[in-house]
Formats: sequence, structure tokens, C-alpha cells
Amino acid sequence: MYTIGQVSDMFSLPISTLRYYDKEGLFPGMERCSGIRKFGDKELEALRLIECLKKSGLEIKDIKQFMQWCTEGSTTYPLRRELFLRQKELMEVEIKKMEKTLDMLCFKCWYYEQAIKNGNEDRLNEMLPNHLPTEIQALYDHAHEE
Amino acid sequence: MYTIGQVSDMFSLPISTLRYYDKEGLFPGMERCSGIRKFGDKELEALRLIECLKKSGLEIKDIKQFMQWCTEGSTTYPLRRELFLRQKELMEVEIKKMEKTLDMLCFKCWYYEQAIKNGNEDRLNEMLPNHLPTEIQALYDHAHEE
DNA sequence: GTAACACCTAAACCTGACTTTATGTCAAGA
DNA sequence: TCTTGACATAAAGTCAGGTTTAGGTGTTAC
Repeated sequence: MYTIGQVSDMFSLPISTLRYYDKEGLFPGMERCSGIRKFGDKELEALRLIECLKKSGLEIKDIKQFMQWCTEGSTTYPLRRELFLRQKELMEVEIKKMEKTLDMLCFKCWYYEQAIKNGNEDRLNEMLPNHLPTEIQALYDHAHEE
Repeated sequence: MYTIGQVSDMFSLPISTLRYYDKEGLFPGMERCSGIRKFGDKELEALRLIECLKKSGLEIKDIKQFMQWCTEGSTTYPLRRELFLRQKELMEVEIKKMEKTLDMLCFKCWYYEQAIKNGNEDRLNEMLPNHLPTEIQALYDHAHEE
């Protein structure tokens, strides 16, 4: 069992954020000892999950809903599985987008390296949009597709 | 040359957002025809870049700074390259985190499939945290490392 | 016994990124 | 002529996700 201060250190989260999560109902049934919150293994795993679900794009109120389901026993297993399936698919799409973004950033790194070498963008402008070196062209095309 | 309405359709962005970006200085030197904005190739490429830089975690005011540099000629090439290098590295870290998140989501999908099959979480709780099937253990460990 | 901490609450405040509202201009079509 | 639709502005409003403030309790250290 941990205090809010210990959990704050363990997860590098401000105490105020932990209290906010609690207020929002993200730790249903958390124990208290004369008013003081007691974070157990259940709450630590909940926190790991909160970070995960937040990153997958869920809002606090939806995370609360999930935590609520967890207190309702086996009848909500299907709901919980569907939630994770949905978020998993969103995440896969999101990662694909990030990789496109990364290719754009890599392209721009190369672009400005060349611009610095040449002192201007004239040669680069001649090469755009279809006569770039093969590898760079691939980055550029991927970043600009659709 | 396109009007704000056409660009809104092309990028699936609300007109209000495009006006907001303009007001924030994200299209320095955009032309106008008796008050009406004229989006040219420069602005379309700027928009692609805005989406990219936003996704890489930059704030509007930092994107404005970058657009400003672009109007200042070759002396700002090094600044612009450094910006992209920095964002590229942040993006790489971010993608790694997303992959961890994805593994957590995959693990949870498996978890709830099993829970539905078994009707409860008893067998799962016996397997946690170190006696999961090999492939699932790998997901779990990756998602929980650090 | 008093000071320093770590904890508590309720409520106000903040920030970024838009969005909405209220008001107005201008050109084309019925 | 008149109204419809696309454009314009400035200023106020919204929303999520916290953070800060103001005031209070309870336990340990000197």
C-alpha cells in the first residue's frame, strides 16, 4: 500500500493529477485510512492502464466508464474486450500516421542539410517533386501520399 | 490559387480553423484579392507541414516561428534543420511509446477473450505476472517494462 | 509546544486550440 | 430588387485536462 506522495514519485505524476483522477472516478473503491488515500496494486495497475488508454485517445470520462465496468463483474467482459479491440485498431492507424509524419520530418532534415550545403534552395526546387534521390523520393512520396 | 472554401474541402478542415491559422500568423505573406484570401501552392505546402508539425508535438506559436524563419532566407537554414532534427527524435521516441501502448492493448484483448471463455479471471490471475503463454508474456512484459 | 511535513477539500483559475456569434461586404441568380 | 451564398472581422465562448489557491487536519522532530 502506498500514499499519494509515493505514487506521485513512482509514476512521475503531480499529486494534483492523482487527486484529479480520483475525483473523476478513475479509482473506484480505493481504500482510505482516516481520510488518507491508500493506493494498492489494483490502483497501480489502473494507473498503468490510464496512461495507456489516454495515449490511445480515450477521454477521462470514457476511462471512468471502463473502470466502472471493472467493478461490475463478468457480465461486462464483452464490453471491455470491445473497448480494447476498438482502441487497438485506432492505435494501429495512429502509428501508421506517425510513421508518415516521421518520413516528412526525415525528408525535411535532408532538405535543409542540402539547402545548407548549397547556400540556397534552387537545386532542391528543380528536383521537386519527382526528381529526388531514390531514397529521399520514397520518404517524400510516403509523406505526401493521398 | 484557391479560396478558403476550396482549401477547407481539400484538407477537410473547417473554414474557421483556416482563418484561425491565418490570424496566428501561419501563412505569412499570403495574398489577398480585395480582402479575400488566396491560397497558393506555398500555403498548401504550409498546411501539410502544419499537420505534420502539430502531430510531432509542436504548438501553434512554434509553428508560427518556423514559418517566420522561412521568410527570412538562407540565414535561418540551420535553425530550421535543428527544429526538424529535434522533432524527428521526439517522434521516434513517441512511436516507441505507441508501440508499447499497442502491446498493452493487444494483451488486454487476449486477456478479455480468455476471461470470456473461462467465465471469470481466476485462471488469468494464477498466470500473472510470469506464467503467461510465451507470445502473450512478451506483450505483457514489453507493456510493463521500466 | 511549536514548526515542518504530508496529507485533505472545494472552488477558482489556466492553457491551447479552436468555434461561435454578431455584424458586415459583395457578386450572381430569380 | 431582393435574397442567397461565399467571403470578411472582432470578440466572446467552449472544452478537456489539469493546476493553483485558500484553508484545514494529523503526526513526527526538535
